[in-house]
Amino acid sequence: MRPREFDHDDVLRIAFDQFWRKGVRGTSLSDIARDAGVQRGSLYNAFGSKEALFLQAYERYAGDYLVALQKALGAGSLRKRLTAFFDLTITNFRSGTPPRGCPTTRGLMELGAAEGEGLDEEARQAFANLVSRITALVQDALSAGAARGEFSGNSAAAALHIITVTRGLAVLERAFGDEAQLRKIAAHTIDLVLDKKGR
Amino acid sequence: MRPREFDHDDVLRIAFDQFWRKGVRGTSLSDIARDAGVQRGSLYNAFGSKEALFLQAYERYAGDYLVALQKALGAGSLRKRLTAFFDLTITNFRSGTPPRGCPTTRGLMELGAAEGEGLDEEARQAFANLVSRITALVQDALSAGAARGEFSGNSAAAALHIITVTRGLAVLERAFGDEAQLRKIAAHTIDLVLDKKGR
DNA sequence: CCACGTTCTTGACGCCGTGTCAAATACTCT
DNA sequence: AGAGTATTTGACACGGCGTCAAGAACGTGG
Repeated sequence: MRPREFDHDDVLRIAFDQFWRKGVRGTSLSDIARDAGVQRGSLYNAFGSKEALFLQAYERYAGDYLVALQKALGAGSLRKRLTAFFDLTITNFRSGTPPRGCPTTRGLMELGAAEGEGLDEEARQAFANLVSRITALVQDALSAGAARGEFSGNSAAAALHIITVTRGLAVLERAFGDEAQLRKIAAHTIDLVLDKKGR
Repeated sequence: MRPREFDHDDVLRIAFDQFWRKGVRGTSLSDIARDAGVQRGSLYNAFGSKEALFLQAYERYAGDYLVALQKALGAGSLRKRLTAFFDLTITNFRSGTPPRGCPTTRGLMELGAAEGEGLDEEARQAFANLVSRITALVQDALSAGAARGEFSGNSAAAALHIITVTRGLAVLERAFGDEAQLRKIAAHTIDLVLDKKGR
């Protein structure tokens, strides 16, 4: 067995950085290969295809991101948790220069041609999966808050509403790039969900 | 002057249909040319580039869509208006088989690499423009509703919130494709904005 | 009514991207 | 050391974008 001349994880990180900045279709394997100091063919040998490479790189990101969200949603009052959640969300897709946007949302709209269409189906699943997991996390926080009397309402519906807003923020970020506006919308949403200006 | 052998508007409609179904990067000028019964070179002669063609096709769509929204937001109680607005929004991106999603949102996430990046800047402007106009329409409806005592609150903030939700719905549509769920979120949002279950 | 000029059309080209393949290479294990 | 195996490498086919020069079709002025 001839050993690999590159580090599997390094390539994954380099690749995801490119995908994040330029989109999946906008990133060529040549770009990644150059950046990683690897021959293009080696990437095909190691990962199979561009989409497979993206998928692996995305899963890595998704795992890390979920852990960070879990942490943000796990401490303090419900209001504090939700604030930290929105904060992390916005910070995430305002990161980089220029800001890279939300990879999940970008991926969904770029690749999610439609249910059943091309082979992007697997990618769509991965995106949808992360969204589901985040929704569950938020819902847990809300349920816990309800038990402590910090929230009265349907946790499931409220969680879904919050997730919808975060996805919308990811879109508005691309449209306007005004971070302050995004944070205002986030604060407003928290107020709305937490039964008005209650603190 | 040799006359054109194809109808400018026909091509625009055919092109936008393709862009809508397969995304901008996922649609080739060869596809459009074949569909329209036109040589690829003729498209370059008439429109200049793929992006220019998309832009023209998109502007056409945006104009029509805005008129429809204006109509939906212009009659009945505030609740009825907002319901009609969400209804049209969801129906729009659930149209087609399979559903094509929201062209504006898809375009934004696909092309909006970032402010200042490639020449997609012009496209980003077009998308952002439509979002702004829709926001203004919703805000007008809310202001009018406030004057009639159907709504108490900040019209601007509420309009922005509603727009954010619609963008989020466009994303969730891609992720899950569950139309009933989208409609639930929409209804929930209306309740939230209109100060709880008040009718 | 015919020649001219202007515009549209057509086909070939260069470049880049994806994905495949066979040959060369570098290691491991016996 | 030698055989086997996985990786690397470079060439190839294919398709997409955009450009260009040559050909074709029409209006117009003589």
